[in-house]
Amino acid sequence: MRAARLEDVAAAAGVSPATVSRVINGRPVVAPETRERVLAAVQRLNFRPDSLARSLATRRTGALGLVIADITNPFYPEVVRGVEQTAAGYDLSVLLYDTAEDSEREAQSIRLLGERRVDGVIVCAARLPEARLAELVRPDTPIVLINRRLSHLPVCTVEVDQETGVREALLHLAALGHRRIAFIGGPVASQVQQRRLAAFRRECRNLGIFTPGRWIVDAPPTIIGGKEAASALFARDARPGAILAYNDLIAIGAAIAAQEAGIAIPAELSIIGHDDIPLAGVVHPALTTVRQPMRDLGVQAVLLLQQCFNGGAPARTPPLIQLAPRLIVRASTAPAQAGSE
Amino acid sequence: MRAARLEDVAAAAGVSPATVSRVINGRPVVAPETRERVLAAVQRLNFRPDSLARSLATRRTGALGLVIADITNPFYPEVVRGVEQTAAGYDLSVLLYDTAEDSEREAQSIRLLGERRVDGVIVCAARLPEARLAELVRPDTPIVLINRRLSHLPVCTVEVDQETGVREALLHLAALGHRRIAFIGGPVASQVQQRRLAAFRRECRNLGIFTPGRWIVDAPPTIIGGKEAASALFARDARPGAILAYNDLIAIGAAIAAQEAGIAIPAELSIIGHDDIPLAGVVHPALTTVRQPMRDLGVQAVLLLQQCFNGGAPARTPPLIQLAPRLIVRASTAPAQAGSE
DNA sequence: TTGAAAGCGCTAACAA
DNA sequence: TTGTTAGCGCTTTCAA
Repeated sequence: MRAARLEDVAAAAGVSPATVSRVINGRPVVAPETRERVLAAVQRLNFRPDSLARSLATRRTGALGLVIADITNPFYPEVVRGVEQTAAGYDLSVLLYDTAEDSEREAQSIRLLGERRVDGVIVCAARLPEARLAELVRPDTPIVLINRRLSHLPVCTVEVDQETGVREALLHLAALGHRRIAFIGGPVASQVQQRRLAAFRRECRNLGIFTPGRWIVDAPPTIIGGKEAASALFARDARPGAILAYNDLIAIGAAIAAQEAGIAIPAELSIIGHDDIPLAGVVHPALTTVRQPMRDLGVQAVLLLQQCFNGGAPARTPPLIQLAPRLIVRASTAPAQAGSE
Repeated sequence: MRAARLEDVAAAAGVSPATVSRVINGRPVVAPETRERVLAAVQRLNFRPDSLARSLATRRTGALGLVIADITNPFYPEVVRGVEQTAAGYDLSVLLYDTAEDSEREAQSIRLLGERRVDGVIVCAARLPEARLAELVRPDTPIVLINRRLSHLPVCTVEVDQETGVREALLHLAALGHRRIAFIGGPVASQVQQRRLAAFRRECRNLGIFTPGRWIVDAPPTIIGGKEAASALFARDARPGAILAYNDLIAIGAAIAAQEAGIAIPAELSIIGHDDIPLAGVVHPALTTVRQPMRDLGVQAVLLLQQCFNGGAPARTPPLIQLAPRLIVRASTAPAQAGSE
């Protein structure tokens, strides 16, 4: 038996399709008695409106596209959770595209999303080239970027104030007496990376800390990446007394490398990460890190999109929401070794 | 300027809408010269077919629903990755619903997904009551369950052979001389939990190992859950020499509890988890665990769905795919303490 | 308060 | 090889 259509309900209730439509959409102009009859028929036939047909008629799909870089990196599930939860509150479903930090998959995602109609798109994938973003969606579909601003297109952004995060991390290290600080960055193309690196350089200068170029490196944002980058760092003659890492995975990798090299943390080496993924509080020693409000990034992105839907058309200068990071001090940082300076 | 429709392209190319449709869908019967003309018009007008209209006409949406229990539990991102990647290969998009292990959100997800048309649904959420699954989708939409069989509805299942996993874990412990083994289970309603627990009991019996009821407990499948359950276990007079945990998060929580109680791992207590989430290899000591082929669960689920699409209608006894787990021995297991028996 | 009818943009018989 | 036409199932004027 095929699924009941609106027309079937109308026939069963002895009214017109238009009236059924009014009832199921909660239009107020229907006579209570008629409404009852329709509702009864809906029940009886187990009628469920076809979202496709509805969308075709209303030009709303009730779906959001969410493009992320790597679902297996614990940063992203938190963002997804924020997006999904908030979207559900507005009766929106989420189409997830995971580019897997891979340009092949990325192109595939873009094509798939581009062919599909969605009410809005949230992009949290640093590698995605700006030119590609335009192809991503129909021109009238609003886009919100997470942790990334765009120079040409007028799109909204939700981001974390990276400069503040880096500054607090460095002030913490400086207060502990550290003056030999290395920076292990992440994906060089990412704006987050660029801002953190620039902030690192600037704040070091402000603090009168000299950082040789060989102490500023970058790595894939994974545990392995951090481990290898840190090993290379330790192999050199002059070893840093502290490391600021692009994310917690790199920081944890660095901690593992230190352990293998017989370097005690935090006694001989302090390490600070970024993100505060759940893992950060669990590893040994627990990681000091610059917490990013990951879930809130997702929440705010949906709220912004929601504004766009409600005619809050992106002005000449579209909204930019900035969230604050917070330094979480745990056990991976300690006073600099006496005489190491 | 509104987006071009198929009709506009037809007019521009001087052909009928049907011909344009044939061209953009790669139907072979179009004259090469006509095709060129149409393609040119498509380019010129920057035409992109409207997926909604197409879906309404073809009754295919090119979308999959994926319901998972908790995206912040590292088990699920791997499943999602497997699903998403494989789906993309078939030009399918993935609608993600995260029930957040919460019945409120679960009901919401079900409603949202139920109103939406998808080509198929994959459910990887143990708590979801069987009765609810029926409401989940239109009756003609194929469903694949991950790690769960159904008694009434004829739905396909992809699962891991839990019995083998538990047996290998216990044989490993037995070979190390352990005879005082506790089991910290997960969500009691989950079939995975039930199967693991039954297997635990059966294998212990086979091995001649007596396990008092107070050594069989359960906990929320989180680090905190494991920590608290283990603490309670340690508070008792007779302490187990080994723990088999429902998942790695619980196992890690138990390890933390042990550490806080001054119990050395693996010297005084061996711990085995389930899953082999990335975290498992990183914590200290690295966790011995029964690896679940998480990504492959997702991959196989999509392949199964794909079969259903191709008329591989679920037979009276719908397909059941079983994947094998594998014991990964790391540093959290060691020979039983002499004299502890 | 309700109904009739014209779409929404595309596909798929069937006919030519 | 191409065109005509009738939907796909719902919404929304407009008129009654």
